Amino acid sequence: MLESILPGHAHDVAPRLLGAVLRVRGVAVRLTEVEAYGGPGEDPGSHTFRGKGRRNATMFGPPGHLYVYFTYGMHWCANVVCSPEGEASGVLLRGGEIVEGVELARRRRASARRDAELARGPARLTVALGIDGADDGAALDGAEHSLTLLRTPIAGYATGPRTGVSGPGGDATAFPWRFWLPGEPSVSPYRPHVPKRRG
DNA sequence: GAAATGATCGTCT
DNA sequence: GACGATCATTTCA
Repeated sequence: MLESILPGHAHDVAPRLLGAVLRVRGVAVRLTEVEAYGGPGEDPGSHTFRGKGRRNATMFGPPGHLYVYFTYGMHWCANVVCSPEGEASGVLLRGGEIVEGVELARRRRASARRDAELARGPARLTVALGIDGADDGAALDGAEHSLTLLRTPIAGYATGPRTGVSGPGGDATAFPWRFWLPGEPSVSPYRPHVPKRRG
């Protein structure tokens, strides 16, 4: 299943993940929004741009695994490692619709007003699914984690600049590697990158 | 609706 | 020591 699209460059794999279902310990999302991130020296917006480090080691491993990282001192975000071992490109899971385990997801995301907000945004998605640092490196064909592709690729999708990414000169448009399903309420709003000011 | 703001810490410089 | 692949809340229109 997964091996039909992996390994491959994140940029090619990303649109194939739209509509796919990620299931983690009883809660499942149908992905509606993803972003691709390139490898070392290729994509300044990618965690792997400056090579292998402690945090991004999973990205340099084999494809078909989860790369989970902690950011802003409080949020977890999840990626699917796409490229062959050593190339380190991946797809950030930014949003989706809960299609299984909605009750549990609602409990984890108590502040969500509508179900569409349960997994609208990368950090919200990990909370809804119960993903944290312990899931970093998990294979996506296991009992606790699985990724099921559509039989046929999605008919149409949209592309655009990545959210919250600053390239050289703050240019998020250099790599328009954000992919989403138009009209889906679980797609997160676009937010340009804003440098944090000191206090 | 849109915009501003504080929270909070691991990682890299 | 600075800052980030963010979110919830508050404030204003």
